[in-house]
Amino acid sequence: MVKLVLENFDLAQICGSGQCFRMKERTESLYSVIAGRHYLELEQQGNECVFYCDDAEFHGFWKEYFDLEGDYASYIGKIAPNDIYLNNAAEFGGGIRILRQDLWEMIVSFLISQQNHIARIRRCIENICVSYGERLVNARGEVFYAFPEPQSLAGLKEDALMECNLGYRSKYVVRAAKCVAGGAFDLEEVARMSYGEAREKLLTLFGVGEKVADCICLFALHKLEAFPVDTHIRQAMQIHYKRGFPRRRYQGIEGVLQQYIFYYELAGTRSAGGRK
DNA sequence: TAACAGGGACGTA
DNA sequence: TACGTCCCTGTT
Repeated sequence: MVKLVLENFDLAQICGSGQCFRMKERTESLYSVIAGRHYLELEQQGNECVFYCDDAEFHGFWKEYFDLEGDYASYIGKIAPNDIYLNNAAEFGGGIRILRQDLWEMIVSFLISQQNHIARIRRCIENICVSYGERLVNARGEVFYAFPEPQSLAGLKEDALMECNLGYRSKYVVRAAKCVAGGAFDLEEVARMSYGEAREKLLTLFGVGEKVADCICLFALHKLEAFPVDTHIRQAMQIHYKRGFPRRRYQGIEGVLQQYIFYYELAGTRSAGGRK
């Protein structure tokens, strides 16, 4: 195991921020994540975090996955002191990290996310993993499933994923799988692109609109300048930034701030008693 | 029981 | 730019 003191790192916030659909809360402080062929359990103890894996796997995979080299204190430090709302949001969700997740997995996950809520997105993804993902075993001998490869979904009929409860999104996912498996959409090429180029390319996929493209850019390609606008963010913008969100001021880190706002709107307003 | 909305996008006008 | 439609499910 690897035990570290980490500032601006909070598993509950990362899990609750809704960017990773395969991270689960096991108990109060214990979480599990599946990424690629990796399975990890980790535990938060105050500002210490325990990663239950060996040193090699931590340095070879999880350290980057959780963006532990990112300087989130400096992002927060850029917030205008007189912007009370944004400071509150960053105070509330300052332990969020923008994870570096798999591109294909994010494409599918956010195709599924449209007109959908988080609990059901999780179930849909679990369903397709169990049905079409590789069956693997963790260190304790427990079975888990990897995210399905594009090739595993490309051969399906367009409505095949209705059985996994994807609804009308089934055809989006199967068509995207065909594009990737057939070479028309080159994941590695997109991974090397700038934000603008990658966004443009993602929009060519059937079922990917601007919001979904931005989510993929942010959570898979780590384009921190991506600023996904969904109904929650739009609402927050109308209330707190009537003259527009100062994107120029925050050029290059808009996505981090978006996550603070999103999490604050989703989880913070309730525990704060509706105070914003 | 029925109606509705929930982290949208597409096709048509 | 605007609006109906797509499918499922938890909530009211």
